[in-house]
Amino acid sequence: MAQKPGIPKGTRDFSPTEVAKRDYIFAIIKKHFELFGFQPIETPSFENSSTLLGKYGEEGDRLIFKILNSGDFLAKADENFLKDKNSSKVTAQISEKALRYDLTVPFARYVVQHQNELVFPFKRYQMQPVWRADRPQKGRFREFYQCDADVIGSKSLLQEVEFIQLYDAIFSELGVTATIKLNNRKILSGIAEIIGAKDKLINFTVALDKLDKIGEEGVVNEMLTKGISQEAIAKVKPLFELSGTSEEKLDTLKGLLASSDEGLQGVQDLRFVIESISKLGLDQSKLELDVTLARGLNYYTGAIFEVVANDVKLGSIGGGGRYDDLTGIFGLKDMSGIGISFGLDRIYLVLEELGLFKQVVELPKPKVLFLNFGEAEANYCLEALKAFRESDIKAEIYPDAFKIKKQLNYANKREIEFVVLVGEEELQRKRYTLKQMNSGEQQTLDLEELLQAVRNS
RNA sequence: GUGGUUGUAGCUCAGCUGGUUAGAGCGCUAGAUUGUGGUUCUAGAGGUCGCCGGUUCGAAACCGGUCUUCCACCCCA
Repeated sequence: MAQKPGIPKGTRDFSPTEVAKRDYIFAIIKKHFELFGFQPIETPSFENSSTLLGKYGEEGDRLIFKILNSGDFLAKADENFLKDKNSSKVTAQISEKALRYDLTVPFARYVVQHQNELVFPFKRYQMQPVWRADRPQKGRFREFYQCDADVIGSKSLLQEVEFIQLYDAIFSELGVTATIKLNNRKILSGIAEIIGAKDKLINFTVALDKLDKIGEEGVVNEMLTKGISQEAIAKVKPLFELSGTSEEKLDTLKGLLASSDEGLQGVQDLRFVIESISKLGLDQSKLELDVTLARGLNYYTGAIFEVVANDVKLGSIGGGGRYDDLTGIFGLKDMSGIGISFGLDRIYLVLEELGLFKQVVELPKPKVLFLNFGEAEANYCLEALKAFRESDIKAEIYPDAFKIKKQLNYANKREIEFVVLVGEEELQRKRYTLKQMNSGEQQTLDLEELLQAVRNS
């Protein structure tokens, strides 16, 4: 008995229809990336572990797929680590490579390595799979595609504005109404400064984020249990009442963060971006200032983005932000970068759920099928087959001389519009019988007429 | 990482409180119909009931473990 095959947890196969739908999304994203001046690069699926580790926070490191060294890797491992079952130390010794976790860190590595060839500011896009050893669930896979656009080598806030427009352009063309959430790490640092606890910042934002779920009292309780002091909470109380337009929120924040230079800088940055966007206007998307937006990735220093689809309950379908010193880790200073990412697989789920694929995606399929009546007849068809292809008409011949019923069935299932029948009689008269599958009409023609008939249909 | 859920034919799923030989629809193959399809009718092939162990006279069903599916939390795209 043959063993049952399977694929690893969190991975998927894609059928022809699914590939066509994915290609449709890729094409739109790519088009807009290029309209905004980005150029494509690709990087390897796996990197040296040292490039990846430590860039995504503790949680991120845990989710990186490690690749075992080749050869007799255990021979080189330290016996004491093995004896103690010290996984992290042993892992470092037996694994020197890892699958990429996102496209931003490999991009930073790329920039540093190729700095002499690049023209700055460098604008690149990249659409490749990434891998995370996460537990799969709805919209979460272990292998999925990210489509990233980044600019490196400019601190200008114009980039923030442009990326919001880029988000809007792509989601609007896809037909998805999206909310682009915006925040700034400087605001978060300012808040941390005010509450006097930089290490409590994550707890703080997580608690604050639950405001509309558990109410003010619930949030305060959670903060207290996480060790944030009563006085600190009192100081940032205005955050609980943060509402109204973005301008009003910014004014509240400005008052709140008056004693933090960094916080005020964040307010000023946000104000520029928000005012620019409101002057320009957005197509289908909505821009929303969200001070609870934190994002786990360690390397962000300025603006942070997250995009959610308004009509589908799913995690974020895009994210990004500014990172002032990502290349610094690899030895290239003063290279501020900013970028955004599109989660292809989640966007796919959104389009599917909203029924936005139907009219749009067409599967590549042949227009003409030559039936196979036997060796001589099939050989005779090859000339016509070639002629069709040379006229850019998709055509194929049934490979085996099976029953006509079976061959016609095949044509039906593949929804092929025309079949060509060449039997003994056509062969002798040098003719082709063309049959229109929907109507059942057929006519016997010579090669020129045959091409003409299909071309004109 | 925590909690739950799922697994029976190629596919979608039935299968009662444990009881003879495990079912249906779709698909597949063949025939009705030897050069004309989609419909219909008839027949046929196809299953170590995810895997390992346990309870029992007897397990697809109950118990334990394990893998897998999907979901929530955490985190994220």
